[in-house]
Formats: sequence, C-alpha cells, structure tokens
Amino acid sequence: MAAGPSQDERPTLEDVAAYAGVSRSTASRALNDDAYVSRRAREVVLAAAAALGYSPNQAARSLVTKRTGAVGLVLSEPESKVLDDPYYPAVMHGAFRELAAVGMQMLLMFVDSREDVPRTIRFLEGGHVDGALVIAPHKGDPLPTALRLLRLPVVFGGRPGTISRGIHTVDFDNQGGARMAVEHLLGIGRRRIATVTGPLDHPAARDRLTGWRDALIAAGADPDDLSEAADDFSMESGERAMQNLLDRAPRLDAVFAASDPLAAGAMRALLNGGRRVPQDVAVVGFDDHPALAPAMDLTSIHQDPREQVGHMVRTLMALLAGESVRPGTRVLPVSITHRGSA
Amino acid sequence: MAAGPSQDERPTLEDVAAYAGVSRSTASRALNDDAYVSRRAREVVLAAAAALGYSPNQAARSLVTKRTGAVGLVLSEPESKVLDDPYYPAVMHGAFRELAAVGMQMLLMFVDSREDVPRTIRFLEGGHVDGALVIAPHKGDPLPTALRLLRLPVVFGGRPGTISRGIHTVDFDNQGGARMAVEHLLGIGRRRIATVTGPLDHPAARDRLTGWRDALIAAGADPDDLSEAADDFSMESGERAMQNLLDRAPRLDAVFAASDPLAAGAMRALLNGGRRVPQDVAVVGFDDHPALAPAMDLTSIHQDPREQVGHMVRTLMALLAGESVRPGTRVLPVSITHRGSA
DNA sequence: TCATCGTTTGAGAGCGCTCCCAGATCCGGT
DNA sequence: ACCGGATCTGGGAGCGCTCTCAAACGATGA
Repeated sequence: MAAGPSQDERPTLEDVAAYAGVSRSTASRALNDDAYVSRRAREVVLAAAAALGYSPNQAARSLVTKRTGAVGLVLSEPESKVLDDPYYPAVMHGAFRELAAVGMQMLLMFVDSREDVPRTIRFLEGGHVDGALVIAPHKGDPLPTALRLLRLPVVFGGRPGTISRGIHTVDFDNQGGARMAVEHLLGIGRRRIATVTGPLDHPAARDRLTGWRDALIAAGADPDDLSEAADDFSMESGERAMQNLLDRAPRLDAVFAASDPLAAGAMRALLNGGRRVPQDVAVVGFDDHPALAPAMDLTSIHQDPREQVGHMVRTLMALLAGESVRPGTRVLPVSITHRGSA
Repeated sequence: MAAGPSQDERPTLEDVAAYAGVSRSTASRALNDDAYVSRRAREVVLAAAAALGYSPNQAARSLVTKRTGAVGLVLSEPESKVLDDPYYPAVMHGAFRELAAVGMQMLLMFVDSREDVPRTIRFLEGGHVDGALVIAPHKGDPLPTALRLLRLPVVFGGRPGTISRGIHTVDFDNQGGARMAVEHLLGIGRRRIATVTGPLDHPAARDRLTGWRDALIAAGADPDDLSEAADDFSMESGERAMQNLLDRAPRLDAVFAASDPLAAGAMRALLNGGRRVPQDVAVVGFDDHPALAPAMDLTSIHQDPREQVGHMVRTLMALLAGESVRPGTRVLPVSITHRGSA
C-alpha cells in the first residue's frame, strides 16, 4: 500500500506536513500560528490542511499542553428547580456562547443531590476540564467547600451558600432589587407591603428579604408580621405562604414575592381570598420569568443571566491565563419590568 | 530530587505501578479490570491508586483508544425558543443523567442560526465526541443533512425538519396527542373546536395539526376555517392567532393550542373578546409546561422528555458498541393532564 | 519426570501532538 | 568581504496511556 492516510482514517499532522512538503514541526507552527514561520510555509501548510480536511486530534494536543480546552458548568440544585427555573437555560445558553467565542467547549454537569457530589469532584479533579463555572446557592451544599481543595480555577455565579471568602463570585443585586420593588409599591400608594420570601437557606432569598425590610424601615413602615417564608420557590409554596399571610394580616395591600412562581401562587391565593389584583393587592415578582411574568401580567424584577455569565467567563479566562485576579464578589445591577400586577 | 511525582503534579499510571511494585502494564490491566490479572495484583494496584489519589489522564487514554468518552448534545433552535421552552432543560438534564449513568460526559452545543452550523460541524467532525444527540426540528435546518456526511453516530430527538430516511429518531406521538385533546373536548360537549397551530415548518406542529383535523373528521365535524397558524410557539403569536380565529369564527366553543404559551396567548385573546374560559370556550394546550400550565390552570397534553432522552441515549450507546441498529423512528406515547381550562 | 496448556507478567511500541534545541539561512553594518 | 543577530526549519524527545507479544510461571496429565 502507498503511504498516506487510508481513506477511512483521519489525516494527522504528519500527513499535512508531507503533503505540504515541510516538517511536522513547521506544520504545527503554521497551524497554531506561532512566530517564526515564513509566509510561504504558512500558506502551503494551510492549503494542505484544507485539501486533506485536517482537524487536529484534541487528545494528542491535550496530552502535551495539559489543557483540555473545556470548561465545566456545574449546576448544583435539585432537579425540580433546574427544570422549572428559566434562569438555568439562560445560564447554559449564555455560558455556551461566551465560551464558544473564546474557543472553549462546555461540559455540563448537574448535581441534584449530595450523592452526586463525590462523583462530580472526582470528575473535576480528573483533569477533564481547565476550570469550572459553578452555581451552588444552597447553604448546606458541600460542593463549594470540596471545590476549594481542588486547585482548579472556579468562578461562582451567585453567592454560594457555604463559603464566601477567597472565591470569585458574580452575583446580582438582590437587596437592591427587593428595595426597588418595595419603592415602586410605595410609589403607587401602597402602605402595607408584605413579602413571600424564598427558602432562607438560599443567600439570594435572604438578600431579597433584607432589601424588602430595609426599604420598609427606611420609609417608616413596620415590617413585623408581614413576611412569610416559602419552603421553596414554587407556585404551590407561594400559595400556601400567601394564605398564611392573609390570615395574619388581612389588610395588606401589596406583596413582594421572591420569585415569579411564588408570585403566581400568591395571586391565586389572593383571588381565592376575594382580593383583586392589582386593585386590592398589588403584586411584584422577581426574576422576570420570560414565560410566566408576561402570561400573568406580572410586574417583576429583571436580571440578565447573560451578563452574569459573561463576567463569569471573563474572570475564568483571566484565571486560566495566569493573571492574578483578586477574589471577591462582583455585584450586577437589576431593573424593574412594569406590568399590570402593580 | 527523589523519584516519584512532585507534590504539585498528578500521579501517573507509572507512579501507581511503582508504588504497587508491579509493571505499568499490570497496573493498567488492574485498573481497567481486564481479564488475566491475579487477585493479589489487582488489590495492591487499587490500594496504590487510592493512596496516591490517582485518576487516569483522559487525554492519554483517548489518544490510544480513539474514544473520548463524551457525547455532544446539539440543540438547533433559535435562542428564544431554547430559553423559553422548558422542554430543553428537561432534555439537557435527562441526557446528562442517562449519560452519567453509563460513564459518559455531555458536551452541550447550541445552534442558534445557520451561521453556527459550520462551526458545529467542524467541531463534531473534530473527534471531540464519540457521538451526538441532536434536536433539530426546523424544516430548513441544514444541520441534519450536514451530519449525514460525517460518519458520526447520531440519534435525533423529534423528527428533524430536513431529512428523515436512514436516521435514528425518537419522537413523541404528536398526532395522537392532538387527537386526544380533541376527543377530550368532544367528550365535554364541545362541537366547534378550533386550533392554533405552531409554525408549519416544524414537523411536530404539522403532526399536531393533522391529529386535530383527523379527530374532527372522524367525529363528523368540519375543520374548515377553524385552524390558524402562529408564527412561532410564543404567547404573543397565540394571542394574535386567536384574535383572527375569533373574527372568523366567533361561535367557536373550544381551542386546541399546539403549545402552552400559545394557549396562554389564546386565553388572553379570549378574555379580551369577552369569552370566559372554560365556560364559553374550553382550552387545551400541549407540552404541559411545568410552570405555565399549572399557573394558568391549563389542561394540556403531557410528554416526558426524560423518557425520550433515555431511548436516545440507549440507541446511541448501542451504535457506539457497534451493534447494528436498524434506523427508523420510535414513537413515544403522550397523555393528557386535566386542569380547569377544559 | 517431562511436555503441555492456561494464567500472569513485563517490555516495548506507538497513538498525534508540542516544544526544545541545534543547525541553516538571510539580513544589515562594518 | 566578514560577522553577529534575527529569522526560519527539521530532528527528536516525550506527554500518559493501551495493547500486542513473548517470556515466565505454575499446575496437570501422560
């Protein structure tokens, strides 16, 4: 048989070099556009690569560069949340686009429960990825702590529930968003503004609660007895919480809910309790759920996951490039989207 | 310096072998539990690996086995659809779990527009993945055709818009679901049953339309003038389409919408047109959107993306194992979830 | 006791690539 | 005409692993 790649096998760098009439070294340099390659050599190699339909073997390259060209996106939330909350697809899509723009691939990993943690850690330390983007907002989550020991570049999206010092974080201004909601409700003349918070093992839920309270106190109002924590961010929990709130404070005239499904649940409870929205009780949600908020005509606090993930990727790339980035939390602004509910 | 790995470097198979006092070959065999390794050797190697915290270098392994241990999940839809439709997170999550169960990683790729196709193809043929799971439901999508030429094992989720012969597909019974919806509406006494279809370059939308028409004809009803195609699956399009329908056929008493956001839009148009749901007009949606359907109290056709993706992964694994699987479409059953709207 | 066969082991090649090094070539300055 | 430095090129080692091959090692049957 003649030399050269058989029709079934992919051409190697060696084949390209032979076709171009240069050495493997020169071919490699031309393809990776290193310095010190003559114009002519570069052209002939590129032409050869195109003619042969060459694409480099990533495994061989990784083996010597000790870089995989891939980043892990780790989502540590129970399945139900990941499936229901449109924040996650937005993050996945945004991360993919940002990573693709810098030529990196995205390995997606879900951590649904504590049982998944060891496997995830083992995988992450197995050298399959160069770094990781992590969303792990629950207080008890062992993942962030385990990650610290890994000397793998990691950037968190949203404050992790567990640790907070010495890590890189990109978060939204949850407190500011809650304040914004309350101030809007005050602005339309509401005075007895209740809140349905998310589960308080969730830093974001805590922050939203704090923002609500601060804004009320700043306005000289009394937050006592006007807050109720839901078990999770779901509609059912929102309905239950709102019912409790109505029992306790039947004269409330506005509700700030820490998520849009919670707001939807609250609206249902209000309707069942004979209140009209927004005439009797105004409602503001959080997250501006792209399907739910318009459908329910819900005023909601808007945040842009795309922007968050952009910062996360840039920070991670800086880390990978060996730049010394000072750890800390970057806080992103949020806005309010006005609709009919408030 | 002494021999052995420095504290900063990851131990190699060589290190494990030395620690265990066997050859690299034996260590490899023990770790991959090949045949012909003595009990003793296996134990001592495993202990050494544990002691050293060894994890194999995937790049080196790939280089020789010519397997990456990764599968690509390719989602070819415009960004807005991917972000809004909870089908996608369900697919991603399900695919991840199924793949993790067989020890494979998942590389996620979004194809938002035709411009992304060449890059995606180049990546897929670059040997980064062993196979691909592809969702590409649009008629004009060049991706499925390009994929054919790639001699890469591929399984489609939902009939691709472009090609259909000689490929592996796992689809839902869209026709059956539509029939189910219509039969339910007939069962509760409705006679003038309209439909808001999705964009008709979408095989699923066509199938749902066909199912609706067949069921009406089977019941002796006349589908003429009672169908209106929306531009996409969004709420706004649903509202517009419903308005047109109301203008044309003001006496309709039920609507089958090809998606839940379409149904939500239709409900809004109905309310604006002075119709009560379900008293005057009953509404059935499709997909059983986990946030939207309960919030809108919408009866909807339920499908289980998890089941679909399970079949897709199993088919792909069979392909990778070299089993000769006969190409064709596997059709999965759907069900109806009853709520207040019908 | 010796040939025989199945089991177990280590040596060594080689996957496709990058990168270090040394040699070749070309340029301007003296 | 000659030298020093920049520019360019090829040879070759080696990344960490798997897999083939042949040798070594029992145990077994004649």
